[in-house]
Amino acid sequence: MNIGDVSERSGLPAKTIRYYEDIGLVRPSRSENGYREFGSQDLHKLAFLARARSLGFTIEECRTLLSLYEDRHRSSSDVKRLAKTHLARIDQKIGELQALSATLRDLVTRCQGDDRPDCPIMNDLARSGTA
Amino acid sequence: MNIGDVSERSGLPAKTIRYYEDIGLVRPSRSENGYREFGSQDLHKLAFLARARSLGFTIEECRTLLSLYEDRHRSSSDVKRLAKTHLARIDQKIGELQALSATLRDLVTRCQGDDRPDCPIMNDLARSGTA
DNA sequence: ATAGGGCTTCCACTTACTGGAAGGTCAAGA
DNA sequence: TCTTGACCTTCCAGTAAGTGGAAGCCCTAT
Repeated sequence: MNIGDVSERSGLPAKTIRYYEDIGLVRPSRSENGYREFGSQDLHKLAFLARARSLGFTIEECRTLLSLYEDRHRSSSDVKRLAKTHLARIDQKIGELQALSATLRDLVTRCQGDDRPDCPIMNDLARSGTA
Repeated sequence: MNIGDVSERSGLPAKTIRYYEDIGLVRPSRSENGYREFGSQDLHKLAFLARARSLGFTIEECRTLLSLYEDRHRSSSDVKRLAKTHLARIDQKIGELQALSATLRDLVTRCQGDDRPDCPIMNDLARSGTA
């Protein structure tokens, strides 16, 4: 398969696949004409990566996940630990964003939004104290 | 005030303040020795920026907010629109992360986390279909 | 005089790609 | 056969918003 095929089948842009080769996540062979030649193993790997990335794992985590994936003697505890760490990070981020959202929602609600300059949002931004 | 002073008072790292000067958010004057010289106006701006950034506004949004801040004839509706857009972006992000969190939580719950290789997380990542 | 801390500039690095330029390859149609 | 267009190749640069570090002034206190 050429890069266009695996791109379509994996859902990853060709650019991204080349990038993944650059950083050593996949190692397609080359045809005589210099084109990358992907086997079904490669396609599988790329689909794996696409899914892992869509779940928000970083590239480095994907690298680890891939190596666990290819390790017949892996322990599921290793996989679980990685996923739990990632989950905690996501939940932390959600919490931060929810706090931001609440603050902003309050400010937006209180702002009249008319042609006068007076504005609680500006007042908040300009306040001297910390928060 | 030297950069160290405004750094401490605004809560922004000196490096960040220099960066803000680079991109034209502040324009401190210079002392004879070449040191940046910040006035209280500058400090105020930097505190404003620190607060706006902590609320998650992008640098470009901060630039707009600053210009609105300095515009005596601004309409609060302009400020409100900006904040609403930003809020929508945040809420969208929260939604995405919550979906991720739910999926991951489910997978993590179902994974035994022992020394055997069998693992629902891996199965999910390796599944062929899309989702 | 020298040691320290603060200041300066400049360059590189971060994440995970993405866009674009310049050019080789291949299959199909005129 | 030539050409056109869709592929493919590499390489360079840019994204957001800083951060880290090196090399080298400046200033104050001992």
